[in-house]
Amino acid sequence: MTAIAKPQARRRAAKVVRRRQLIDAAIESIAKRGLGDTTLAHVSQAAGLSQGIVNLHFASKENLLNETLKHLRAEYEQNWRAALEKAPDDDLASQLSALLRSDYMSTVANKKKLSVWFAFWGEAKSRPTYKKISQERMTDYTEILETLLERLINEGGYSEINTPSMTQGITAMADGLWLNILISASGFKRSDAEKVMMQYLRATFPKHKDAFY
Amino acid sequence: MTAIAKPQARRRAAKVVRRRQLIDAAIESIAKRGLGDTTLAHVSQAAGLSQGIVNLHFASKENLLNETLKHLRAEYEQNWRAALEKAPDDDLASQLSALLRSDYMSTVANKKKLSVWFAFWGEAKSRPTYKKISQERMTDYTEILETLLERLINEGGYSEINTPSMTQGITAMADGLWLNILISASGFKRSDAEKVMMQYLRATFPKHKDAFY
DNA sequence: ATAAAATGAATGAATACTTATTCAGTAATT
DNA sequence: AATTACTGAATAAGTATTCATTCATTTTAT
Repeated sequence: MTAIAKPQARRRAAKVVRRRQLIDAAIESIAKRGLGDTTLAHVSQAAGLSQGIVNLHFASKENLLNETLKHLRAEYEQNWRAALEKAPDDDLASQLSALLRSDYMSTVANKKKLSVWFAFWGEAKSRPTYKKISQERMTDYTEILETLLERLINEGGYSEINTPSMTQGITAMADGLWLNILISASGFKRSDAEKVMMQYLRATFPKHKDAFY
Repeated sequence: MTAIAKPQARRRAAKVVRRRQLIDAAIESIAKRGLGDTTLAHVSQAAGLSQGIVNLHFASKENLLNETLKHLRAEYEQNWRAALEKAPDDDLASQLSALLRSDYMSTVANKKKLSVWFAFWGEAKSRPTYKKISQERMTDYTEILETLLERLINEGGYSEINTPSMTQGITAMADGLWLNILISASGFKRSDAEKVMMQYLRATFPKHKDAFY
């Protein structure tokens, strides 16, 4: 009998698991202390592991941070794609609603994650990698949003609207509402952000307003 | 001839001048390297002065950064107040237009300054001072924007609109457009941001659209 | 089965390097 | 001469990275 390759039984923890654990610890620390004050000692401690562990799994701190941002980006995309899939196939307005509401689900729009996004954006000018990944976050999203808008505009005969400009406006509002959640004093919550966005959609697409409540 | 008191001739430079010079150097460095990698050596070098100069004028690095953010906030406020004052007293729509356009003037919305704003926002969760100053940036602005909107809504009989929610939406869009300027790959410029905002206002206030071109 | 050997995950002390802050001394201004 | 802005070397604290060693798990040999 020939020895068939074992199904990847790992030593103390599978590499993927450890890496993910360290990324989570990094997010925790960045949210708690900021990107600048996050040290490898903090990360490894938060993960309950030893000093050298990050270099073992990620080779360098820089690499850990890059991978952390990539992880955030992937999670963001999964979230909106999942939301979109759940929306009814035959109802454009509901699809648009689902897509834009997904930005305020607790998985992606909690203060911890938002804080990390802004931390990376704040360094985007000086770090090309951060800038690139941040751009990538929006490419597919923007494209799909724009087609949805275009089709809805056709369907409702909203002739006055310039679609690309509106796409930009909506994504901008979405990000700005994230800032509000992060910064605002008087408990501006995810649900408040969603309300603002929905009222904007109702005003813009009056014939479809029912989808935006 | 009697020696008339010299008009405030300071030693090597007036304290206010030196402080401002160091704040400018800090902004320069934060934009270039990020908040985390900005060292006092960088700042003092950018100012063409010696190592210890920041501690001499600001006592600590922390204090320099706080004052830098306060400076940015003050500059932002001056800018929109000045813009508002230039707008015609008797034309609400033009006032609204001027206020919102001011966010995209080169003084405040260039990549350097935006990069610094985002750097501070990224640390706002862990640094109460940054959070507070960031909130203060918006208090007066929001209040004035809201009264303008309310009066314009009355004037035009735009009955369907919920003013507080719209105020939130507009400021969010304004900040989100800043992010676009900072991050976007395909040269999204200040003028593009302004266009997006203006098209939003035309769509919302059709009777006043002339003011938003 | 069982034990010995091999593998590679994890540790943590040591290293080399940065960096904020201090402060004794220098020099411009009054 | 007195004052005080400014300098820059020294200091003290921190931090990313390395690597010899430990130890859990799997493989191989018997």
